Amino acid sequence: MDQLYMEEVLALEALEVPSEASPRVHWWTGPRPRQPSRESTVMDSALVVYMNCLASLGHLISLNLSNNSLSGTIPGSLGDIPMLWTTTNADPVEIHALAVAVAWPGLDHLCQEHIQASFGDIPLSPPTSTSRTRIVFRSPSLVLSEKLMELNVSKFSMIPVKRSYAFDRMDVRSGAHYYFKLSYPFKDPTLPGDLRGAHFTNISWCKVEVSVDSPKDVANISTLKPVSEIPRLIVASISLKTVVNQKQNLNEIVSASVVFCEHVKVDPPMPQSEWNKQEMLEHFSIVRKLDGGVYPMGFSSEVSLIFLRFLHTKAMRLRHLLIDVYQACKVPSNVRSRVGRLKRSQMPRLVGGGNNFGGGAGPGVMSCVAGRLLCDTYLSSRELVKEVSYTLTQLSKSQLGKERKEISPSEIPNMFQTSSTLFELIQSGETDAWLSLSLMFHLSVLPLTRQLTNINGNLWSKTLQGARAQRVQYLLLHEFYGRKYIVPDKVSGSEKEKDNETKRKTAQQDEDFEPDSAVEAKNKKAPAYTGGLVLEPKKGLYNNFYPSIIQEYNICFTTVERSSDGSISSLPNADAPGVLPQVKQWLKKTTDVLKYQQMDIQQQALKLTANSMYGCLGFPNSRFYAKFIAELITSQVNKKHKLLEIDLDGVFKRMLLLKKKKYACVKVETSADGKLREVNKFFFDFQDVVDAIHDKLRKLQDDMRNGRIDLEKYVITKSLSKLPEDYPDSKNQPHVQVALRRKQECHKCFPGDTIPYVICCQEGVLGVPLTERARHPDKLKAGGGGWTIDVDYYLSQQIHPIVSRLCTLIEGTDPSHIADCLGLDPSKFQQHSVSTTLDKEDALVATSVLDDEDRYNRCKALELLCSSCAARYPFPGDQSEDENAGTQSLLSKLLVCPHCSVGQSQNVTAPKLTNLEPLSIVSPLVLDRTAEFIQ
DNA sequence: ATGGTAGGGGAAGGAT
DNA sequence: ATCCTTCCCCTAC
Repeated sequence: MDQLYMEEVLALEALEVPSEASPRVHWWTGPRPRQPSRESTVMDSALVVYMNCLASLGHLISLNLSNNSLSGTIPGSLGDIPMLWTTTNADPVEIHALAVAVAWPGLDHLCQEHIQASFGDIPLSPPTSTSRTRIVFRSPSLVLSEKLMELNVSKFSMIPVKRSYAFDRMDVRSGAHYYFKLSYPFKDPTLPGDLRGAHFTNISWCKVEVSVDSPKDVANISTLKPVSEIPRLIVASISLKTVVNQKQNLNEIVSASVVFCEHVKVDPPMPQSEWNKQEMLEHFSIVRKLDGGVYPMGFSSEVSLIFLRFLHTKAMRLRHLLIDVYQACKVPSNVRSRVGRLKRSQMPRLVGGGNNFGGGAGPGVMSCVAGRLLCDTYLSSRELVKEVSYTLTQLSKSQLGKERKEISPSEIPNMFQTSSTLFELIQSGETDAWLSLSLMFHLSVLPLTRQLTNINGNLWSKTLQGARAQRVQYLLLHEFYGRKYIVPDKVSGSEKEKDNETKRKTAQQDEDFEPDSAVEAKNKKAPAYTGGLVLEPKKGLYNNFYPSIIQEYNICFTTVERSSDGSISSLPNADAPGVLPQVKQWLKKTTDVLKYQQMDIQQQALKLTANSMYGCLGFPNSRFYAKFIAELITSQVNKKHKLLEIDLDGVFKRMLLLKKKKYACVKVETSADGKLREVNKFFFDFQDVVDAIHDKLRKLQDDMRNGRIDLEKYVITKSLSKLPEDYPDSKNQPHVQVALRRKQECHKCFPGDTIPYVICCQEGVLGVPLTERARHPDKLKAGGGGWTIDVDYYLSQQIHPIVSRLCTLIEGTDPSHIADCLGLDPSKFQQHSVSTTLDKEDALVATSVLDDEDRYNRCKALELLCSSCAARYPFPGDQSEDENAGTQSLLSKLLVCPHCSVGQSQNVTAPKLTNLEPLSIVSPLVLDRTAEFIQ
């Protein structure tokens, strides 16, 4: 059985070597290598160190040390300069720059400069046209050899290679240069990080984790053994039920249900009809007694039946997994080493993966399932679909169209009382496992993550865990490695901190230190760079609106020059085709349905990758952190903003723009049959829509007051960004209050969870703050204890403001009218419509709805009269991009007369600027334009 | 520990 | 009472 087990694992792991287009190896480049730990079983790995040869000649010398005499060239700005070298067998090497003097008399100086640049402090005797220039130096390789000997490195190899560099270390030159690639056994001591000699610096570490001689030896599995099909997987979906042990305040598992499915195809995706069949699925559950309890009457026979099925199942292998899961929660010391498949002396810490978003499995749990893929459908769903809440109940409903019956955790102990309720509990467990499994198939999690893994060249299990920054990191590592670049070092967390600390210290000494560390810790850290500018929309209703498409720039580490002074870099002009368009091409060409599905998955995977690429450039913990590129991207987009109207996915038939990032639209999509269909329809027909709106609102009010509206419709959801206890001002947050109350009732709450609540009131009780009137919908379902839905709150706070905003542009209605329809006091909503005439009111609304350009385009430009030379000149307007400049200094800068260059006195300026606005409001032209907008 | 910033909107609480 | 700032969440890109 062990063998079978291993084969399965091998098949799984073989899959992790990306196939098809680009065979890749997993070069794990870790932190500075340490001594191998005792538990490590690294056998034949090597350290590879790139030494930055300050002399590009170095490699030639090291290659030809055995020769006595040879020729070479020094690359120079006027072409390569030939040199004649003679060497003796012993170091130091002598170089005679004979040919230089002979062939290019007069260029000695140039040559000398070059040599000095290359060799630094090497003493040069002044060249003359007759005598030979004699350079004596010790080759970097020999110096390095000595250092290695000192460090007791037993054996090593050193090969000169050409590598490029394009990252953030300023002491490593950009572009292609020669380096020594030094390899030595892993068991030997680590080279000091600051190792350097006269002609070299230590620049990069890699640890090779694979025990092969060269990554080039690793081939695509299909080239070794032709496989017609990707191996099939066995998928086990597990659902656990837990109770809270009050004494120890721990969750204890009381039952586990498993649904498993053999022969799962990864690619192409499997439709439900293919996997949801008797011969594909097996299921079983195990249940234990509660502490101090017994099984209910009549249950033991059922239990043994279930166990019989369990034991007779073909897939005994699953038992291991099950033991893992069980042990993962409650571990007697004698079975520790059976947890997972790694030999270990200590129980791993089985904490969740941090407090973020339900976390998923932490490192301890992952080590228990090492070698198996762990697909957390919660995490997958978070990544792949947009939902308001990611509970299994919600996902089942929205994604699968299945209702899931929830069992409150407090009920679980009671369900052990009778055999029928206990059976119900078990059934619910198996249903949950099945739902999870369905979800995995429905979202094509396996095909999609496999594609992502192939694209990025990381480990499949990591893809399943999320780790989006790591995916981008691996993608870039492979790309740059393939192009013979030296990749940036991986800096461990502690090293980074140390780095930051020293930086902070020096910053404190040098300049007036900003206490930004304290600010950073407290607030959500301030943005590190300026993002994209969002333009004010031209508000109104648009028909047949076609968005322009965002322009793509060819921006890359390799094409963008680093700027040392922190200014924005300039745009590249080289071009290399992007990956995404290429795949879209493939997709277009593919007609065959099956192939289309596969390509569609691949396309989705590429989209996911492309979307997160930009984000990772601005992520300080990313190995490829490149603020200067992220900045460049946003700055360029801002500069060209005149060309960008809006960036939306899709074509819109009709669209209502209200504010920045606030719009409603009728979106048109091409469906599979090639026809256009409308989705996300918002109805804005202005002809007779006003009455319809009013009628609808009146009916809505009636329904609400008479309890004809589903409780579901009142539910407000908000998610937790941290643990409910961690909120400093929890009393101000309704959802936090609800979460805290729920937690007392044994419900689990984690950051990222969505908390649903409704706003309630008590008969005759007024003045209770909003936050204390929030209740979980389940509470109301269960009776509510005198609390009922606060209909007035929903009418006045949730419906009225929103409807009023949407109707700003619709003639024939206004906030007070809407309030009337909702049964609210219209006078309370009239403040905004107090005005003398209807026309003026409209003008006010309409003007505020236009952007500056339209608003003022019929106004005469402001003319200024120079108080010094009496010349008239137009007010230049604010063209400054520096928003930090104070208004005063800005104005004085702008108000300099072009004729005599004398600044105007400041007290003239303010009233003239504010005069602009009233002028524009009374302009009849603006009114006309407004009318056009509405029609 | 493990993409980003810009922006809207709700609610509370302090300053005026 | 009425701003204004602050925090939080959510969403668009």
